[in-house]
Amino acid sequence: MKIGKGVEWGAHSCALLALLPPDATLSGYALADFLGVPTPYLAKQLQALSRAGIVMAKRGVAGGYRLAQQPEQLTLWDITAAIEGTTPSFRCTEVRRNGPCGASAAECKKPCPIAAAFRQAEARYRDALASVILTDIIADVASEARPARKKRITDWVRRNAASAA
Amino acid sequence: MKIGKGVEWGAHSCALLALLPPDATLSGYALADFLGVPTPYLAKQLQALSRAGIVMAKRGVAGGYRLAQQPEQLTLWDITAAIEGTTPSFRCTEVRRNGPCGASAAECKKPCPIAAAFRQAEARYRDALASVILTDIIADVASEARPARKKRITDWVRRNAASAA
DNA sequence: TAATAATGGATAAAAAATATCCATAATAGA
DNA sequence: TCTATTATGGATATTTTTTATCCATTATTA
Repeated sequence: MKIGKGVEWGAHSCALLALLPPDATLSGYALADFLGVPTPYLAKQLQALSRAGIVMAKRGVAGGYRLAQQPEQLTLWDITAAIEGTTPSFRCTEVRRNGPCGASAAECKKPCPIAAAFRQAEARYRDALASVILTDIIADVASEARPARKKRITDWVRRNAASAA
Repeated sequence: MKIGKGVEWGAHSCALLALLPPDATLSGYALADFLGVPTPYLAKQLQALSRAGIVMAKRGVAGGYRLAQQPEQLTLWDITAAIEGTTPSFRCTEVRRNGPCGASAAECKKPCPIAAAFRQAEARYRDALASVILTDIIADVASEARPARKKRITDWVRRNAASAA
């Protein structure tokens, strides 16, 4: 069971975008530079966030990305779902239909108990991620406990953000 | 996020082995036949279960596999962990160390809040699977509600099991 | 000794994740 | 209107993981 690194990048991107002044944007290049990850591949993840309505993309000169939602509304599950998709991790191949004692279709009306258990487990996983809002994440970075780092970041954002007319 | 099909096969294998009379075994070939899956690849999954102490393997004539634990003691998490391993699905690459505002080692003493959230979520996932015992799974197959199927299966097991001397 | 059955290692094929590139479309400013 | 800029979507390449097979070895029983 593995989660692609796009999710990590997407979460960090959203955390950074949350620090932007209203109506300002950061370009895909600037985000990739800040995170230290390959630009074109991060662009793919940002596209997914854009399609999901998590970030707003603006093309052209002084374009870029900004959050499309309030940080209190945006959960870690939203970001994960947008980038990883929502297909269940456990893929039931209906093994019980196979072999010399294979069950008939009628005998398989109820879902396989193994698949049902995994569905439950994934629901708990999803619930846990959905209980984490972006604010919880940026609290760490923007915390007053680390004023030096906070200043470095907000300064960088100010220098690299593009402002709408 | 994906789970290999070995987990599904392993769970079904354990469920079937739970129906064996005491001290009887089923060979890898018989199990693969029953489940309708490729024998050599299932063998790999059974090896993992054997190494984890979930099933007992006996070589040689009249050898095969049987459960090494009581069905009430064995959880779906045990089987999943044995076959998929226990490496976390979210791999934190410490993105915060990167880029023009990369954090120093000292600033990263606390785990990244994103990674921490995923660790929590995985713990909930694990808890959910650990709350399902093998008995819950075989209840479906062996249920009195499906006497015809139950008889087919127990008859097949009787025909294909090898008994210890 | 012969037959049987799991083990571990090596290897191969298929699928998915990771990563890049480019042509196109949209936007702002000159 | 022209140009520079920036995101988009598609195509493609590379690497890693998953899936699968095979074989020589070891253990066991009759």
